[in-house]
Amino acid sequence: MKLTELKAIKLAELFSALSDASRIRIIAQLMDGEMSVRALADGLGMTESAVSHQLRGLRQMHLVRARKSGRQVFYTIDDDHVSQLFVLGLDHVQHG
Amino acid sequence: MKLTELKAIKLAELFSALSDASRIRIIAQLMDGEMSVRALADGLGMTESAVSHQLRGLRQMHLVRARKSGRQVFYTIDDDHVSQLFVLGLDHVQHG
DNA sequence: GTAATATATGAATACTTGTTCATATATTCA
DNA sequence: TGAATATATGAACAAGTATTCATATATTAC
Repeated sequence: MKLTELKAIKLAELFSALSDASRIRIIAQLMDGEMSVRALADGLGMTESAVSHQLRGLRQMHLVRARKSGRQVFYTIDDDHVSQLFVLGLDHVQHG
Repeated sequence: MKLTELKAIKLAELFSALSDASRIRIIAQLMDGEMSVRALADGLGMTESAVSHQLRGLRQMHLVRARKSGRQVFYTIDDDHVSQLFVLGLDHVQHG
């Protein structure tokens, strides 16, 4: 399969965004619906700062989307591709 | 979604294996069928050593499989999950 | 306005990782 | 057996990254 270097890099960046256990756990939490940064941090036992840093990367790769409401920011999975990647990966880990 | 720490780590490791442009290009090449290490290296403009190192990681994550024939080793995509992950990711990068 | 809360961000540090170079193992051929 | 070829691997260095801490921005309540 032909793949330009640029697309290879983009694809690698996408998977990079999913290549950390903290980010995986953030996404796992978001599979159930939107959550605030604090709720995520509490649920994961991470500092808000660490979560916020990770969310930034996930946002930049369009894996999550932010919705601001008052002084809170609620995050959700950006689109269905992301859930599909997550589930497919989980499948590979569990049965593959 | 509940996810044990171990599974989060495993999942992150899986995506980590796909999180480098060189490895992505290796897999892209293998999408067309099996190839020797040298053929991969030539096709990608990488040294055999670098390719071999990367293949080792891909093997350990069960993303590729090795078949030895004489003094050559031919690699293929390990199973269908891998192609699916690849295509789904490419889809997200291109249209998403 | 000030205080308090929620999130974001920059810098620093510790950790991880990809490549190169040198060397080792395995296989074929003479 | 010895030479040549294909691949693998260990060590070392450079480049990238996740977290922490301190600080900044934004919003609400008073």
